[in-house]
Amino acid sequence: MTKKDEFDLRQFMPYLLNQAAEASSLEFQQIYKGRYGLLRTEWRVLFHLGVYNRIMAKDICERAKIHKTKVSRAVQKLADRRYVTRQTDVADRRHDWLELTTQGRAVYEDLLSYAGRYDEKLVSILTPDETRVLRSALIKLAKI
Amino acid sequence: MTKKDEFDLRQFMPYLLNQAAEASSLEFQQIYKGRYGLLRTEWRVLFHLGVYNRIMAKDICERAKIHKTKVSRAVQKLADRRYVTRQTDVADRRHDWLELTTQGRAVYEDLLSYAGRYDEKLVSILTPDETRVLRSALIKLAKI
DNA sequence: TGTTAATAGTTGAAAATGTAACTAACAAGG
DNA sequence: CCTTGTTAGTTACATTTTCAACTATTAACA
Repeated sequence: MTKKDEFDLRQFMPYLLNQAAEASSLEFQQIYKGRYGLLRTEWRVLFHLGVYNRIMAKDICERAKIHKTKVSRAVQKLADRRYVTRQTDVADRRHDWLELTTQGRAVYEDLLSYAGRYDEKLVSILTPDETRVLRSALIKLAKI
Repeated sequence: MTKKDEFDLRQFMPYLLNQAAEASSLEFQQIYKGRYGLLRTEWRVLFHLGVYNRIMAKDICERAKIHKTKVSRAVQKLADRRYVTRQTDVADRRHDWLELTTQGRAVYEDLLSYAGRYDEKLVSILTPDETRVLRSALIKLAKI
């Protein structure tokens, strides 16, 4: 096999995805960390609760592809701060329904506004066409 | 502000990027972990050495956006396994030049072939046009 | 020179994460 | 009912990562 037949790792999709994900996460991280001292997992759990309202830890695991122990600990911390409440389902006591408190929702709304502005900034680097294709491709890849 | 003016976090670029990056990394991780017991950071450092040949830890930090302590420890482990060598620059003794050993390069070449096949598999989910746009968009975003 | 700043890389302690084993609750089939 | 299996979630322990402080070396320039 000659040199030019070899695959170029600089084009390796997981690599490119990681680079872009890391770069785009780092700046926004300063916002939720700086304003509320949240870790990345905590922010992501908060955000799922903000979007889906009343869900179980398990749903967050599935949708966000975060391991259940990570979610468990993030929920614990968010509950300690009174950002979320946990209520055991009366019909099936294995289930804990999670919900944002008023305070938690205020934090979510605040961060949501920053997220919107940050997203605009990111997307402004791309053409509208690139943005559209990128979003749909990422959604496809996330389903692997 | 009415509901529909609000930004939908499910479209948030850092979120989509993270999902896709995580999903695409997980399967390939089994390969380098299963075959050589490498951690993700170790694999990434190895891969940079394979691509760029003779570089400094600092270059890896910059190109891969990995923190210097992570790189330092990964290099240490790769050196312990005799996958890489470190040579202090004679002109500036702060610099350590890193290089793959024969053994390290063999590991790299082996993983490279897996990476090529895995990339094909990932990309087969997308249209050629999507793939092209995706790659260029990711490269732009990684430069943020 | 001599002092201060900058750079490459390392280390130790604290924090976060991953893995596997665990509890508690329910389900299914005998 | 009573085993056996499954599910949601937690915990313990080992491994990794992060953060800040550190060493060693070179640069900048008064």
